[in-house]
Amino acid sequence: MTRYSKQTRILVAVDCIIFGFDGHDIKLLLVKRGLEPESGKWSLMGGFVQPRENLRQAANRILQKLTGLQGVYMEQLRTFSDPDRDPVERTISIAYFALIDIHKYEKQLSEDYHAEWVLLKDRPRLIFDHNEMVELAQKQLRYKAALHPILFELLPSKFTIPQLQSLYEAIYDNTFDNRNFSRKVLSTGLLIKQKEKDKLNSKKGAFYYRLDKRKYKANFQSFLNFIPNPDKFLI
Amino acid sequence: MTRYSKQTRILVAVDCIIFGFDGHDIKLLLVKRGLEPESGKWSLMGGFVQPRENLRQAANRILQKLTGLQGVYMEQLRTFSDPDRDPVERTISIAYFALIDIHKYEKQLSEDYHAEWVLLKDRPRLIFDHNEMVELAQKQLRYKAALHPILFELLPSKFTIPQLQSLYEAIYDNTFDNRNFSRKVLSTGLLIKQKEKDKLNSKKGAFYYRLDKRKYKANFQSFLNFIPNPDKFLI
DNA sequence: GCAAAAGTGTTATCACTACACCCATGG
DNA sequence: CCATGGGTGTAGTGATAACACTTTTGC
Repeated sequence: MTRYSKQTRILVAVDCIIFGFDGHDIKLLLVKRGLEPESGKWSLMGGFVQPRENLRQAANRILQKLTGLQGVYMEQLRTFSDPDRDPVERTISIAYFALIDIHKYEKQLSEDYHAEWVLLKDRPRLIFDHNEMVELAQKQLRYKAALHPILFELLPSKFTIPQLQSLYEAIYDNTFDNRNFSRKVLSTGLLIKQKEKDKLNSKKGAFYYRLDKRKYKANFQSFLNFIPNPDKFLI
Repeated sequence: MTRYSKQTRILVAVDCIIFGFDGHDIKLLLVKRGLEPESGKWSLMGGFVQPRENLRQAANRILQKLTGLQGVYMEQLRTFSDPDRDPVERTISIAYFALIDIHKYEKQLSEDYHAEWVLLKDRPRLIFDHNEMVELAQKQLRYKAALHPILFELLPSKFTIPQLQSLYEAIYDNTFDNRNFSRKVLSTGLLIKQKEKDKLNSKKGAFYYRLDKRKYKANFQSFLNFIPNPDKFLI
């Protein structure tokens, strides 16, 4: 029984802005588009929403198809709807942004999609309005990371404080005072010190930490103020 | 030339969560649904996206149809996509929330839609997933208002500090210390004191203020921290 | 023994909170 | 003259920011 019969139905897609961190730089996972138009150009990984799935399911399906990963941090960003955004046919697209530990599958990058990690800073031009999507996602990431402990999603389960700081510095394209940074981070009580050290990045070695998952979930909504003068970075 | 031909097209709607403030309480503008199913039940104002309009245009069109107002503060909230959210036919809906000065059109409420302002606190049960939309909008409003000077959108162009405080108290269902509140608000430099007083709410009268529009726009993205202990309110 | 990164402490400043009284006016 | 809401000031506390030196160890 189909009512609403006078209305126009529209194609609905999901596009994923996938961020990773390699220890120095923020990266973006892109694919080479396999269908016309714009075949061969760089694009976000995306796909059409299927009849019986909701958007989160669609986004997870797309991410898994590309990376093989499940349980990835993902949030809905915004819906893009310019009638001409896709020249073939009107398509609205819901952008999701995802944070993944780049090491979890650096190797298993699906050949099928010609996927590649590129530096966020000097990424190539993308098709359609995907550039705008990436810019918005970056803004949102900075915004959210200033207030919530979201960036742990980009690190492996064991990480050092200097690594964490590098990540924040990459996100905000800035340097922070290491004494203040580690004091602030440790004062949240979210981190559990391990006995081993990471000796790859220095001779002295830096202690590993792990997230206290319980506290992480409990405090996720709290305002934590990880970075000094957040105003400066969120314009 | 239509490619993508194998894909399913889906109905796309916009629903507006419209907030107002009457001096004491936060209100929500609802309509009585005029079509089956659920005809006669309370609902958010919404409508289908038309072929040549984007979502913002659709939301503005819907809001204007209902209230006659243009240039209203509005932001995209989230897209709701459960395949069964509308029992008639699959429809995804993009929720927008809007803030309006309730006095601007209290009277011109369109009879056509049986629109009514209801208290947000004891609103009736709404159709479909509109209850969820309202809850998310309220959360988002609290979140955003804790950091950004967004609530001025709910007030007339001239307002008093006690009025502003009542608004914040209504939003957070709490009371705040009036000395700290006015100091904090005035310290932003966003308000321009007027010479007249509002004598309706007290014998002494309270000075009117206006927003400094220039600074308002410039500072909109700043973290202003209008309320004490924001953590408390945002869980 | 030296280069390179890790780790740690103190002080000054600022922002926030809690708190109580006087003011102006209409009735 | 009194009841009502408007308006203001201070002191204590806690958070933040600025700043430099010592430690460890691989080479």
